[in-house]
Amino acid sequence: MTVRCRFAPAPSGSIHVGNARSALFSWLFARHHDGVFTLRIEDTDASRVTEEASQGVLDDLRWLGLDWDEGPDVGGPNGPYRQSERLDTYRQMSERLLEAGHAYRCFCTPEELDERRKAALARGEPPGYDGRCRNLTDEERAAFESEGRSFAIRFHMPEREWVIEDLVKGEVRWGPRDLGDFVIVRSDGTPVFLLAVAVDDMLMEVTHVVRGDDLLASAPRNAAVIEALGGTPPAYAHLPQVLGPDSKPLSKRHGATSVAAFREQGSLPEALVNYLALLGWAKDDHTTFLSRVELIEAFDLSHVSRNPAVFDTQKLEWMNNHYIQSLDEDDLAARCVPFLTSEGLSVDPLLLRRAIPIIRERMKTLTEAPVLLRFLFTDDVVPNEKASALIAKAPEGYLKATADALDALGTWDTEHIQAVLDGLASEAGLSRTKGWQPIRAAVTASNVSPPLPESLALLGKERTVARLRAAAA
RNA sequence: GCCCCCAUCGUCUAGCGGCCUAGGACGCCGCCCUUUCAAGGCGGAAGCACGGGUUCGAAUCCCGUUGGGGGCACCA
Repeated sequence: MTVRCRFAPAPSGSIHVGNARSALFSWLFARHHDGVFTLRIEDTDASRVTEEASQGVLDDLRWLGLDWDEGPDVGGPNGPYRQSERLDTYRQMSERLLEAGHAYRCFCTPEELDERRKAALARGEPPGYDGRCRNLTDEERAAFESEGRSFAIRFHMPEREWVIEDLVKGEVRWGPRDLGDFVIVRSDGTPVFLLAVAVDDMLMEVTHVVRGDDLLASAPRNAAVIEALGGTPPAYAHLPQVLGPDSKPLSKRHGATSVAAFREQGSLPEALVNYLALLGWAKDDHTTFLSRVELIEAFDLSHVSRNPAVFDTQKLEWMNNHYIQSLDEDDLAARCVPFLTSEGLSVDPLLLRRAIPIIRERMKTLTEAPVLLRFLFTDDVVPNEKASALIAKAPEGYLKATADALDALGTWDTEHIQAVLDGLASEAGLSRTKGWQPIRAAVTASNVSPPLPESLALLGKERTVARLRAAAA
């Protein structure tokens, strides 16, 4: 049997990292089993759907490298893959359920429901639907209709025990009275998630649903609808939540948690994928770094953790630095370019390529490239506060002497520059640290920079000397 | 209120009855290296929520308590 998985996000712009992890695990499971991975957009809630929002989801997945075999853009045998384009199917299915007696028209108004819900709660009973319209007589139905009442369609949840053999949580059971009847078609005729998901998973022949455990309680409802429609429910795997630093479920409150935000902040997709894979899963007791291919090879739902995981930005950054260091140098240079240009720097590709070796182990994110290389790609360098202090503290004539000595240097390379710098420092009776800092400050406009002789070698004699003279003045 | 899920260092985790005086990683602390900042090397502190069982033996199995979280929508 071919494994078929899906990722079914609401089109809410860029997905957050918790959803991204669900997508990743679902994708890994499908790829591990040489299965099919489908992308489906759940946009039945028409109120906040925009084209950009669903485009954001696709962009995120592409950037992460999670490819899909069937989906809204690539099509496939079970399409369309946008729920908003499948309304006819849902209508047919709801009519089938109605005719077979698995669903019924419910004429209760929102006000009535609310009232009865509160009353039930006050009596210490479950607040779910009380079944009022389940067995209306033809007369009662006619009466409601002549009143001009609209109706929703409600699924009749069979009153029996429900058992889900969850691939992560194990066996989960619900009693006959734990799950009430739920609405599957709104009174305006639009389908609700609980119908659409069941219908789509069935029609798209999904075999394994991998999703967040906030949906655990909807698994028996999904299964019930599919069974009522004559289908076979998929297997379920419910992943524990991803939490913010305060141990609360990840939300907008936690600031930048979307995949787009991490991309903009200079994360590498390789690092984010590797980090996310380790959030709730481990290959063994020691493996930390896994490539996409190694993840596919090793991934296994039975090793997924059952407890929620706090998203640790520091560990992601550490891992990002690791991936930055292991990237091919041309590749890394190319990835730095947009971050450089967006800071208004005019990038010389050759110079950038040569600068990579001295900045790569200093970057936790790509956004640090412009910080480290600003001095190289603009001559608009105004020393910051600390740099100014270092320049001011330099011995009388020290910077000018350095400028003169470097200006006279025949061979402009790291080794010769370093020799000049050391000579001047010791003449002035300064340690290397003390002697080099004012030069660093004058040339890079900062108290922190990549290694100095290497930086000057890249900058070139003319620009270096000009900056030293400017600072000396 | 009812139902469900969860519980190993601060964080992510290994562990699936004896291999555990509980292993790894991030972070933290110290030392080394050093040209600032990093990176790197070495070392250290830090954990089985609690209480009962079961067993020759429990982090591992069972029950309870406590603490987190989710659900009970004409949201998804």
